[in-house]
Amino acid sequence: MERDVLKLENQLCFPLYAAARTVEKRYYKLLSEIDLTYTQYITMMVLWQEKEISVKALGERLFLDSGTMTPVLKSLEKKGFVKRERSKQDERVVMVSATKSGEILKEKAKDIPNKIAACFNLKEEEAVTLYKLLYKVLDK
Amino acid sequence: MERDVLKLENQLCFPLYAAARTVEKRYYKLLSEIDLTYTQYITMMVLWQEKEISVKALGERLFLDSGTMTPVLKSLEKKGFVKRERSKQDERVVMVSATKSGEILKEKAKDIPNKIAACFNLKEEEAVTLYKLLYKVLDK
DNA sequence: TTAAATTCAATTGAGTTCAATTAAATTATA
DNA sequence: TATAATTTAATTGAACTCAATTGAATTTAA
Repeated sequence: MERDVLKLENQLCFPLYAAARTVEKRYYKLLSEIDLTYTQYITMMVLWQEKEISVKALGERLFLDSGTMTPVLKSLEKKGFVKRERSKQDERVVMVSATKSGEILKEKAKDIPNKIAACFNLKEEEAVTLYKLLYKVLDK
Repeated sequence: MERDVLKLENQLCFPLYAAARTVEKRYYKLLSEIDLTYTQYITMMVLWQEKEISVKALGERLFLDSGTMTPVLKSLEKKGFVKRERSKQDERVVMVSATKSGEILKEKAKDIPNKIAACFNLKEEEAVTLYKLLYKVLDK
């Protein structure tokens, strides 16, 4: 008697998919206070680390392709948080960086990670385990 | 000296978000062979279990709201896999069920879960741990 | 040096997702 | 019973996401 593999409850993909969206929704309220969506937020996080980065490298960091990055970056540019500039050395490349206003945003964002931690409902040790397993899935 | 909390690498949300999309992408090829998207696939999984279910109950099972469910169900209906029918007892309620063609699809789909397991790159024990932690996040 | 291949960003089209609202029906209350 | 509150699905509008394609530029190879 084999168990039914085509059952939502027997699939690992489903809680992964559902948890990702659920957590993103929990972010929503906090992020709307600083006028960012989740995708814009993780984009800014990279730009707070890197002085300047190409669209391609940014997409690789975020596991997103140009069809996603381009509109996100244009939207951030419109809000004044980001500067986009075509590279002089290689005109195919567009370099992205945070503006002054984008840097100031980092200050406003600095409490968000701690507030979010509460949304996970995990002990520190469990969070570490989850973190490692997720990166293992990503590494493939 | 506090570590920088606003770093992608220090966030649990990010690998969760990235892994979910990555796994969904790995499904893509397999699912396209049976003409389903991922969302349509998990919808069908519920309908393969339940004879009949309301849109609301379906959405609750999948953690999706009616704004998502309605177009997904209409698309499945168009493909002939699903029947939508307003309840006689309460006209606010729409009941959904798999058609004959939708049932046949289950046969074609039965190999997918095993093929997908390989995409996770986790040992059985790790997969179980991940599964439990994700449901803990979902429970909130 | 020309032609082919590659790289990169942008665009397009289809689908997903959610918050907020609307419309219709039922249920509860005065 | 009439009114208000609730429930439910659908709609709307904005944003995200990806596969596939396009167009421009650079790099490689003949």
